[in-house]
This record gives sequence, C-alpha cells and structure tokens, in this order.
Amino acid sequence: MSQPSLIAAPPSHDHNCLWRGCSRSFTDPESFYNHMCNDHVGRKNTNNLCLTCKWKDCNSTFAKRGRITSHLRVHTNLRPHVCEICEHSFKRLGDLKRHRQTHTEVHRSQHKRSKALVVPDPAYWSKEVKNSAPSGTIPGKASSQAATLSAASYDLRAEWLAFPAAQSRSADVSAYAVGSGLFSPISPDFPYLTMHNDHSPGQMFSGSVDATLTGSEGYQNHVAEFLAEVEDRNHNPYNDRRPYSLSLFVFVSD
DNA sequence: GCCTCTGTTTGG
DNA sequence: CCAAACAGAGG
Repeated sequence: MSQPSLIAAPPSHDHNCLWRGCSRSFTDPESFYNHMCNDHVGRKNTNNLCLTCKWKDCNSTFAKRGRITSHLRVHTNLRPHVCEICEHSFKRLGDLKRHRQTHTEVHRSQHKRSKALVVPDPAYWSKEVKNSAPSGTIPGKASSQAATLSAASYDLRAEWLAFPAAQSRSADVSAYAVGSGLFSPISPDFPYLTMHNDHSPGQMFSGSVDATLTGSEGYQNHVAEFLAEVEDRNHNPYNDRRPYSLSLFVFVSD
C-alpha cells in the first residue's frame, strides 16, 4: 500500500536540461546537477571549462568553477541538505546551518514569534541522532552544558518497542515528536505534554514530554501514552488525517 | 574545493 | 516580522 508522504521528495517530473544546445533529461536532481557540472561546466584540466551559464536565457558568468557550480543550483531542484529536526530541505549547506539556528532557545528568545520547534541542541542532534537511532544507546560522553546524552528516533509507522535511552538511569526526560501532517493539538489535560507550535494543515507538529522520571518503567509509560495519544488522534476520522511520518526524539539529561 | 560570513532580495 | 534563496568574497 502506498502512502503519500508530505515530506518526501516532490513528484518526479523529469528534469530537463535547458542548457542551450542540450536536450538531455534526468530522473533525479542529483544526476541532473552532476550532468551540468561535468558536461557543461567542465574542468580546466580537460580544457573544457565553461564559466558562463548557458541555461536558457541565463548568461551569468563567473570567475571560478566553484562559483558557477554553486549558481547551477538555481536551475535544479537539488536540495540535498535536510534539517534533521523539521525535515525542511535546502539547496545549500549554509542555508541549512542558518536554519538550524531557528530551532535554538537563543533564537526563540530573540524572535518571540518564531514558530520553529525548539530542541535542546540542534547541533548535537544533527551530528548524532542519525547514527544513534534507533538503538538509542547512550554515547559514553561526559555531560555537556547542553546536557544531551542520548537521542533516539522512531517511525510511528513501524513497530516501536524499545526505549533504551533511559532504561537504567534516573534522569530528566524530554521527548520531542516531530513530523509533517495534519494534527490537532493534543488534549491540554494530557499530563506530560506541552504544545510548542500552532497547528494548521501541513505545519509541523511538536510536543514535548517533560517529566522527572526515576526509572525506565515510568519513562516508557509516558512515552507510550504520548505515542498512543498521537496515534489515536491520527486515526480519528473526523479530523481528516493524512498519512504522515512522525519521528520521536528522546533526550536524556543528567 | 569546501567552508563560513555577510548582505540583498523575495515571499509568506 | 520572519525565513528562505541567492550571490559575493575571504580563508
């Protein structure tokens, strides 16, 4: 069964090269981009370096190869840099890095009206989450001021069974669920949940579980309740749910 | 070639 | 007001 995803790459209309004199087309943006860099920009080595963009009516010229290859992103849909927190994608790494700042407490404090989800440490998240998930093992690192020791992510569409992060620790736990889709606010009387964002179609959902927990049982129960609540709401027909992808990130701090 | 910082423009 | 897209320039 296929589930349209709100966060998947945009529909696959072909990528046609409009470089003047070229009529090739590609099925994915990456090979398309590589084609332009290799076949049209060329290299100094091979005596075919072209520093003028001949895309359709674009005649931009550049002093260095790196400049024009960067410019070529304008003509492609290649967005290889994906925010690990909200899954927005970007053409340039620099844009993603700046975007990550919108997920910090500092940014929130400076831009009160920002609706970006705030997480404890986006930099740590971006580096470690993908490697540690879903096993969620606690890295053997000293507690930093960010106080982030472990993170795990779970796809609600898959079986989620283990929550290894805090199994044998006393810890404060923060859990952030991040996803795309249509969600209505979690019930305000749900005890361990606080909403950070407004909710409208297509907007990011987030919630946090903030509780001081003293053992894995309580920890797992709270997370289970949290996910059950989200799932229940997702299956509630009158809310016009669409399929979604939701990841739960769990941070454990000393 | 890659990274970063900076500034402008654009759009919601 | 906020954030993305993009270019210029320096290291």
